[in-house]
Amino acid sequence: MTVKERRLREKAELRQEILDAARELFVREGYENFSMRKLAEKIEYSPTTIYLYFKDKADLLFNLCEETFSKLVQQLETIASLATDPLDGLRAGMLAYVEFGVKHPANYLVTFVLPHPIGTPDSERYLCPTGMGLRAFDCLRQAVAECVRAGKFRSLDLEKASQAIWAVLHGVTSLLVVHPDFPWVDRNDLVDQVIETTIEGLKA
Amino acid sequence: MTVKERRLREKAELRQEILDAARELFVREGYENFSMRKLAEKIEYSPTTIYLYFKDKADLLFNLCEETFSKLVQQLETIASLATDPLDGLRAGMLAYVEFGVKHPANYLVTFVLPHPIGTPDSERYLCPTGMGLRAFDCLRQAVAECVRAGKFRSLDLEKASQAIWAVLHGVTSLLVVHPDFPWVDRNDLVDQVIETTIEGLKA
DNA sequence: CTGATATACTTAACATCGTTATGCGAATGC
DNA sequence: GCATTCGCATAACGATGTTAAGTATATCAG
Repeated sequence: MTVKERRLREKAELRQEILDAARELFVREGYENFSMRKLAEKIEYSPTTIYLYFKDKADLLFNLCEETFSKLVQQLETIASLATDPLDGLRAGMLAYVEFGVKHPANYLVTFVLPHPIGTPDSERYLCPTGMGLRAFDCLRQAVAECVRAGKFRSLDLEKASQAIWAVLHGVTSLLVVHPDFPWVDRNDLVDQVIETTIEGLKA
Repeated sequence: MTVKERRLREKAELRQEILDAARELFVREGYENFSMRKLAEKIEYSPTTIYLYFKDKADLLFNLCEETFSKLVQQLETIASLATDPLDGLRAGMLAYVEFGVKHPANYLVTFVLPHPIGTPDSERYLCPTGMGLRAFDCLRQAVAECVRAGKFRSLDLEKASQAIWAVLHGVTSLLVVHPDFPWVDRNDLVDQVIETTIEGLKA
């Protein structure tokens, strides 16, 4: 059976090669200049070959983002584990989220900003069920819970508060990513203002 | 000169007809299924005719959104004029913004969510210089200023606080619009949580 | 070793998109 | 009445995502 294993391994290798090339192209050319055909040219295969490894463009990008966001989750989870004060932990996590989005704009765009064609089975796949997005959100929920338990926050509907915080973070992040030319005040100041205002608004 | 006037009027009429048809198609089919060719078919003209009235697709959509957002500005300005308590005025304005976005998802998408091709002269045209977006933002800034002046809010960097509030509002709105299938808590509760948290966080 | 089958990939094509160059007929101005 | 301008259309270009059909090559059974 060693032959079958080799085949599988080779298939997995090409798949990863495609993903790597896609990421390269994607962050370099930006979202709107990414195309399956350019990707095919880059890896020196026919465009149709990609479809032997990914269902379609959306599937490819989805897998790409899962990879990227696993890094975010990793960051968030280490932050959570290292935090002594629950409030500081939450704050650090919030900051990490925004900075991650600003640092990987193209990736942030696909997973959170761009409207995925609705009505298709795809809409389910994003954000919701399994995946890194869920784990990231769990980090947030847990951080909020600890703030409540420590008496730093008033008694809150955990889910509601967590979603609200996420919304707030997504607001700054997406605006900065999508409209970088808007006459923003200093970026760090703005992010800080948003985070501190939100935290202040949730305190006991 | 009455003949020239008629020509001009006819030209303006067709232009408006195009805009109306575009809006219809746009909100019915959604953003991603809107195309110049479908629009052309709908108005029963050749696709190229549209380009005699609008520079390109982005220009068309921009004008569409200006129309739509003038309604938002109108709402915001009446709210501002009617408000007795500055805090209530701000609150009402914030709520109106979110509800407007949720009610006109397609329009909200083009103006605020979708990344406009950067590097082009277009990027300047959006949000920034003239236009309804600016007027809407002025409403916000003024409302914040009044809250500060009335002593409801602590002393704030007006611009920074206003941008933060906008970011927060955009966060909820865009998430609700882009990811309607996410297992949100009750929509009104979420919006309320975001708004109240933010207001609370800015108080004196 | 030979013939059948499955595998990996390509070529060609379809439908659609935004946009431009060219052309044509009719209304306008002199 | 003639030249011109104006409004619009036809045709085309280049690009997109995606599918159908085909072609080698590698694997496997006898």
